[in-house]
Amino acid sequence: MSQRNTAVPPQLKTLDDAQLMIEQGFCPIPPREILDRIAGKWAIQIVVSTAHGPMRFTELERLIEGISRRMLTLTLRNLERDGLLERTVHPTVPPKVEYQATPMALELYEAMLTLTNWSRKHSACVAASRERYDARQTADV
Amino acid sequence: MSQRNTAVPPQLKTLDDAQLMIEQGFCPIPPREILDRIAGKWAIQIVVSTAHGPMRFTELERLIEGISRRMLTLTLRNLERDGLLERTVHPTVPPKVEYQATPMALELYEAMLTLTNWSRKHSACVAASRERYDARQTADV
DNA sequence: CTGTATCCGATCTGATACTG
DNA sequence: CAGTATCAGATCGGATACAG
Repeated sequence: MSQRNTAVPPQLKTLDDAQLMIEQGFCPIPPREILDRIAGKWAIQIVVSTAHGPMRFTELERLIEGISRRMLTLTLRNLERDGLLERTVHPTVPPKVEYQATPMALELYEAMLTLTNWSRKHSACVAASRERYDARQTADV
Repeated sequence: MSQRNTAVPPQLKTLDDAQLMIEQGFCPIPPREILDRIAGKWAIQIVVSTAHGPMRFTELERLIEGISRRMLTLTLRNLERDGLLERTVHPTVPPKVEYQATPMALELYEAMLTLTNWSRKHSACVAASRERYDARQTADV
């Protein structure tokens, strides 16, 4: 038996890389904790909004349409906890708190761009597929 | 005023591309419908499992650890609806139904690899950040 | 200005039982 | 084999009111 290759490819680029990874017993998809962060209704928007400079609480609240104060706070706390956001408190009156995306968060944002590209390329196709599917379902009834 | 450039970059690669996109009034992140698909607890696993050939319902049920029959059905239906899975019914006794990822789904899987790379690169850092944060919180109380 | 606390409805998921 | 139906628990997100 040949010696097992314990080194995993440092960068996965193709489905073959992923398959190789699977055969080596590694998971080819991001762990749940990361997917949850990405999936949260507001997290990525906050990363985007703080990517180009520090943003204050109220600025974010105004910028991100539809977000409630509660969810803004919760999402900011979660992002800070994960090291995706740096929170700076200026001890002034009135208080001033600024949030800024960390380098790690910027890399995440950049990684998400491939997903954005996929969406832009295929969203029409997905929408069409949904319509066909739904039409079939209502027709069956 | 210069004429507005209505053409969007076909492929976003850098944060500058994203910034340009924002200035043109486009959203730099995937739409909610796509994020939801990605975030679902089982969807991506099913895409991965059906990426290399047709899989039967029961095969998937055995392969994907922890999934309930109900969630398998629901997730398969959603993926089929979005055009990410092709469902083939063989009218035999007993019934045989096969699912296979579509080319579009394979591209999605491939796009997810950048996210997987990010996770592999930063997951230790995220975990450490969480521990620090939680330690601070319990210390404050 | 920057949050917290509480409540509530909607959605997601799992367990279990049943079916063509 | 490949589902469907029903119920219940957990989680998510929004509305509102309050506070340092």
